[in-house]
Amino acid sequence: MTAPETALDFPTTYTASEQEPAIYARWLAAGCFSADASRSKHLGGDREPYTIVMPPPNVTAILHVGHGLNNAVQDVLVRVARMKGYETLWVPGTDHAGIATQNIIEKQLAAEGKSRNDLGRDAFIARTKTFVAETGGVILEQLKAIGCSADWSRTAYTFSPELSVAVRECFVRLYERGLIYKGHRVIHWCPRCLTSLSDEEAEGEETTGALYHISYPVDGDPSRSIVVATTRPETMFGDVAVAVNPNDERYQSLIGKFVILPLLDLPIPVIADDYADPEFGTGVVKITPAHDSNDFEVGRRHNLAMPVVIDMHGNLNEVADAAGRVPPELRGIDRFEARGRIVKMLEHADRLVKKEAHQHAVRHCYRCDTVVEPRLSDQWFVKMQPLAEPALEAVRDGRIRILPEKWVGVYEHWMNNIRDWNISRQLWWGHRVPVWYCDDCDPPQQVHVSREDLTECPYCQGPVRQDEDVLDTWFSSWLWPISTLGWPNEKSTDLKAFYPTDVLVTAPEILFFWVARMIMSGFAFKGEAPFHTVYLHGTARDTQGRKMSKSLGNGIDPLDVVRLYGADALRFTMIAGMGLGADVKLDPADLDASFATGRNFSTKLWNIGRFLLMNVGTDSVRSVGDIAPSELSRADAWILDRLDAAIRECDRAVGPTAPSNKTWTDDERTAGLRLNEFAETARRFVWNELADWYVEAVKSRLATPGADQQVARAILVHVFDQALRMLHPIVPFVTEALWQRLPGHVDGTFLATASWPSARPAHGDPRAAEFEQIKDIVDAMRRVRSEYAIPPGKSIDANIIASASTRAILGHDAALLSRLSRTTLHFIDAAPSGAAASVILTGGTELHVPLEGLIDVGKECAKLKTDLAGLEKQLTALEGRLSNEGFTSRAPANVIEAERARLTEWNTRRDLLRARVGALCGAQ
RNA sequence: GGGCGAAUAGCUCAGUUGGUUAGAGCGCCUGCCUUACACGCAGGAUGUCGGGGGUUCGAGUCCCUCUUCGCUCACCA
Repeated sequence: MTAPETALDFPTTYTASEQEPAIYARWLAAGCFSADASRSKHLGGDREPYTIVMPPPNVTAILHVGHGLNNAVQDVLVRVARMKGYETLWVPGTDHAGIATQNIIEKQLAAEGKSRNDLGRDAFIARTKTFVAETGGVILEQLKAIGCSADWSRTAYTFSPELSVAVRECFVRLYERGLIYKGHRVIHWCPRCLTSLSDEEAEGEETTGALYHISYPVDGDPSRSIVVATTRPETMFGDVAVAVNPNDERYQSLIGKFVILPLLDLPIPVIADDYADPEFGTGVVKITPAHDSNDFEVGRRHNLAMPVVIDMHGNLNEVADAAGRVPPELRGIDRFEARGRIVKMLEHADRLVKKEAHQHAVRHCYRCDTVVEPRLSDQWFVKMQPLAEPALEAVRDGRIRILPEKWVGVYEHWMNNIRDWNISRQLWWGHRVPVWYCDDCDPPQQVHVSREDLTECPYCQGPVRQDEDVLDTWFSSWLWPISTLGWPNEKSTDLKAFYPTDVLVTAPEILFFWVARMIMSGFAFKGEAPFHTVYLHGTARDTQGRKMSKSLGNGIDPLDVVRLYGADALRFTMIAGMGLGADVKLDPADLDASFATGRNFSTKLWNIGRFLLMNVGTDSVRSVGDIAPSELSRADAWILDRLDAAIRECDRAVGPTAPSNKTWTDDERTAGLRLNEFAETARRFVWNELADWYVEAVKSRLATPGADQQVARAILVHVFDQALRMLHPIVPFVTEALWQRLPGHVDGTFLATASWPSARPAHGDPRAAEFEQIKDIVDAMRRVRSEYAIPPGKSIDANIIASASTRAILGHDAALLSRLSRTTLHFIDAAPSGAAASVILTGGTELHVPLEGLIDVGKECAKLKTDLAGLEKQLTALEGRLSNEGFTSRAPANVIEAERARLTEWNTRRDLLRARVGALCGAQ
C-alpha cells in the first residue's frame, strides 16, 4: 500500500478481497487500535477515554451475520470516537460458554462411544481446554476480516486465570454480603444436559398439550369424588395433596378430608390454599411439591412431604422420599412415555373423566431445546432484589439510556419482578463453585467460601471437599466490563483509565441474561454504571422474516460476502440498511442483490479516487486555508458548503459520544446512533454531490494549467479527503486505501487515526447559491432533452437561453456549465435559434429552452396545460389554507411565512405558465 | 393471558418534537459503452402511508377501534 509513483499505479479495479487483509495488517503493525491508558484523562493524560467492551462470542463460535451486524455497529462507533480524538479502547474476547462448549465435547465423545464419566472430570476438562486452545477463538480472527478495530492486545476470555480471579472475588463478596445462599427448591432441570438452569435459560414455548381431568375418590366415601385437572399426569405419584381455594363454596365440606390418589390407593389431604384458582379447570389442583415450583411453595406453606418421583434423566423412579410410590412397571420409564401409560391405566381404572386440548407454555432448555423438568434440588442462588435497585434507578434517572426506548419498559418490568438467580450448574466446564465442605466439623458439612483453594478445614484442619458444581457461564460474563479491565485489582491502570465504559451494543435477546446483570454488577462492585448507553440492534432475518440460524440453513456467511464484495460492502449494506433497533432482512439466496448497495458504493468510491489521482496527480496541493474566497469558483463554494452540511448531518446522526453531564437530558437521551442516516448522508454527499456535480464541474479546470487549476486541485483533494474521513468508520478499507494515495499523504500516517472532519461555521455564500441555480438549469435542460428524445449529437448554443438571470450566470460560467455533462454540452451548443419551450426553475425563474424543430408543439401544449391545471389546483389549496383563520392564528410563524413565500413563488410560476400556454398554444 | 412494537413504491426499508407536492437503495421502463466508474451516466414510472372512526386550521406522524404479523413476560395446574 505504498503511495503510487504515478497515476498508472492506481489499479483500474479495486479487488477488495485482495487489498483488505494487507490494509488490516498495516493497521495492526502501526498499532492503530492499541489504547494507551496513560493518555486517558483519568490518569492525567490529555484525552477523554472512550471504551466499548465487545459482547464476547462463544469461544467455539464461528462468525455469522448476527456477529457481523453487532460488531460492525461497534466498529463504527469506535472508529468515530478514535477519529474524534478520544483515547479509544475496544476490548475483544470470548466466553467459555459452559453448557454450549461442554455439549460439543460430549458430542465428540459420544461419537467415540464414550461419555464424560468414562473420562472423569479432570480428563474431561483437560480435553475441553485443549479443544478450546486449538480451535477456539476462530471468530476473533474472522472479526479482523470484517475490519473490527479492537485492541487485540487486550483480548479477554471469561475462563482465563485473570477473569477466574474476578469470578471468585465476586462470589465471595456477594456471599459475605449475604447475597449468595444455598437454596433447596424446585428449579428448572435439563434432563439431557443434566444440569439446572436459570429462569432465563428455560424458555417458554407455546405448546398445544392436553388437560387431563382425573377423578379422585373421597376417602371413606367411594361414591363421592373430586375431579382434578392436570397437564402432567406423570407427576401424580409425587402428589401429596389436592388443593382448593378456601373461598370455593363447592369444596368447603371437603377441606381437611382425604381423597384417594388413584393407581396408588394412597390417601392424601384436601387442603385450602389461595393458589388454587376456582376459575381454572375444576378448581382443584393436585399438589406435587417436588415437580412444580408453585406446588413446592404450597408444600412449604402446608408442611407437606416432597417425594421425588422423576430422576435426573427424566425417568420415573423412586428418587427420594418416594418409597412405594412408583409402580415397578413404570420405574425407569421416560416421563413422556410414562404419561401415555399412566393415562391408559387411569382409563382402565375408570378414573379419567375427560381429556381436552390445552394451550400452555412449556419451558425448554435454551441450549438443547429439551423440555425442562422442574426438579427439587440444592442450588446456589444470588439474591437479586438488592442488586436490582440501583440498576433500575440508573435507567430511570437517565444515567443509563436504553435505545430504542421501547426496551426500557421491558427492562423495568423484569427488574421490578426480579427473582433470585440460580447460578450453580451440574456441569464440569466452568468456574467451580468456590465452596468447600468439611464433614468432620460440628455441625458436619461446615461451609467455607474462599478466595483461595482450600486443602484443609480452617477450623479442624480436617479434609475438605469442594462443591462439585460450576457457575453459570453468565456469572462470569456479567463481570465483563470490569473484569476485562482488571477488576478486582483496583490499582489496574486499565480499570482506572477506561472504566466506566461508554456504549454497550448487543441484541435484545440478552437484555436480561447479560445487560441487566452487568449493570447490577457494575453498581455492586464499582459503585457506578458500567456504561451510559445500551444500544440494542435488530436481528438478521431472511426474506421470509425468519431469524437466520444454522439449524434453518438460512444464514449468510459474512466471509462469503467479504470474499465476493469485500468487508466494506458488507458493512455499508448492513449499516445503511438498519434503522435504530430494526431488523435487517437479507436474501441468503441472492447475495448479489442483497449487498448491491454496499458493493456499488465502494466501487464508486474507488473510481472517484481513481479519477482524482489521474487528474490531480501526486504533486502536493495548496492548503485550503491559504486560498482566498475570491479565488473560488461557484462550484468550489458550493461543494464546500455541501461538505459542511454533510458533516453536520453526520454528526447529528451519530449523536453525542457521552452525556454532557453524567446524566442524559431528555433531548440527548434519544439523540444519535442513527447509523443508517449517517451512512445515507455520507453516501449522498459523495455520490450525488461530489461525484455527480463537483467532479463534473471541475474537469475542465483540472485540464487547464494555471492558477485556477491549482485551486481546483486543492479543493478537490480537500473535499475528498474530508469525505474519506467521514466515511471511514463505515467503509474503513477502501477509504484507507484511497486516503493513503492522496497527494501530500505523509508516509506512516493512517486514516484510521486521522482526525474527524469539522464543519466551518455556517455562512451563506451567494456563489454557492448561484451554483444551485446552475444545477437547476442543467436539470431542466436534461429533462426537456430527454422528454423530446433529442439525440446526444444535437447541441444548442448557450447564448440562446433567454432569461436574463440565467444568462448572467451562464455568461460567467459557460465553460463550467458546458462540462457538466456531455449531453448537456451538446444540447447547449448547437440547438437552432428561436425558443419554443420553457421550463420554470425552483425559485420561479423561467428558462426558455429553444427547441424549434425538435419538439412536437401539440404534445408540449398538452403537457403545459396539465402542468398549469395541477399548479392551479395546488394554489387554490394553498390560498385556502392561508385564508383560514385557524391556520393563521395557530400555526407557528415560520410555517406561515414559508407558506406565504410559497404562494408568491407559485403565483409567479402560474403567470409564467399561463404566458407560455398563451404563446405556444394560442393558435390551437 | 399481560405488556410492547410493527404494517409506507414490485422488494428491503428511512421518515426525531404534527407543517411545502411522502423519500432512499435494489428492481422496472427509455436513452447512452460521454477518455473515473455499465457495480456506470442521464431521464422516467409506481404509493387511497393495513381497514374504519376521531382530535386538529393541518395527520404517514396524535387518540380509539379492527385486522395481520412480530417481540417480550407469565405459577392458572
